[in-house]
Amino acid sequence: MDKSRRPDLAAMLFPLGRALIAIEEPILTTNGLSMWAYAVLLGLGDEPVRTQAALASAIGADKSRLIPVLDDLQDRGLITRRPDPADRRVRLVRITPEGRRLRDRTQASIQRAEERLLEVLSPGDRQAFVRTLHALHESVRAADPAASPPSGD
Amino acid sequence: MDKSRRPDLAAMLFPLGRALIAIEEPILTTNGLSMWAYAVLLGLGDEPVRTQAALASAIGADKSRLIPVLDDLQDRGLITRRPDPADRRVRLVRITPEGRRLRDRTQASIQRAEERLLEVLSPGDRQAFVRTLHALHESVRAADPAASPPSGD
DNA sequence: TATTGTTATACTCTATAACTATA
DNA sequence: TATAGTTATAGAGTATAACAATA
Repeated sequence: MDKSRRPDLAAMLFPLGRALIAIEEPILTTNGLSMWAYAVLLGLGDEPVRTQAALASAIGADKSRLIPVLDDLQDRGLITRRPDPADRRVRLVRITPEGRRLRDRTQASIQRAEERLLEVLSPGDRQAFVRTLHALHESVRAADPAASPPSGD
Repeated sequence: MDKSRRPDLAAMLFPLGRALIAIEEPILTTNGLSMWAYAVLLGLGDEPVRTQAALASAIGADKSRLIPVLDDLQDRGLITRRPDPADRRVRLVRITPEGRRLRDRTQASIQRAEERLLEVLSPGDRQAFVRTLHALHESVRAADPAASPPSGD
């Protein structure tokens, strides 16, 4: 710190990401969700429909990798997947009320854990950090052509 | 943002990490370094010696995965690896002047690229973000028993 | 016997490309 | 023919465990 050199951003971000995964994985397991399944439920938001390819790129996944995840979520009644009457090649994916409940319950649990990780920061620093991280995230997403559409959120 | 729900920390961190990798990978390639090779050069710091196992855990890698990386760096004269006279099971790994030059040159290039990513932030926000990220990184590292020793830095 | 470094192996994750069904 | 979804396959990355040298 006293040297003119600061650690690389990535050198700080990645250990933090690893720590987050370590904290969140047991919570996901408890709720019967894989990381990608959780990402799908988050990615569906409350919007009624979507195509699988758009959903995949929105959460940074390959469309082929999503198939077994969607199969499982559908089997468990957490999402529905029906052909679009207008274009039967397309599947309309939507989250069910039960899926929404599980997602929200899981997210609440995860965010509580995340807050504990942030507890070392002052309330002001914590708020500023989350706000800035959000701004950076938006900026990065806007720069990525393959990212989710800039609709809601 | 207007809803009471904020995005998960991880949901913001990971796309940011992906963007960082996308930015930094071409720079590393230009300098003839893999991500792990770069991590090794950073992990060696300027301290004269270290054991491979400690080096591995310090950068969050498995010791077995480091072997080919060290072999290559050694072949290229960027590090030296000699048996410790005091305990010949141990290899003393140290960065060479040439390795230090390459590392510093690469890091300068990477940090310039990182700064461009941070340019969407005000100078104050940028500084606060880096400072807070550093604090979180230290906190996480202190909590991880397998992490690097709390010696310097 | 315990430990460091090394090698070999198996496993997971991810991306690519062929296949089907609709248009 | 082109596109959405699906399936199958190959590749990279990672972790585990066996091995050799030294203590």
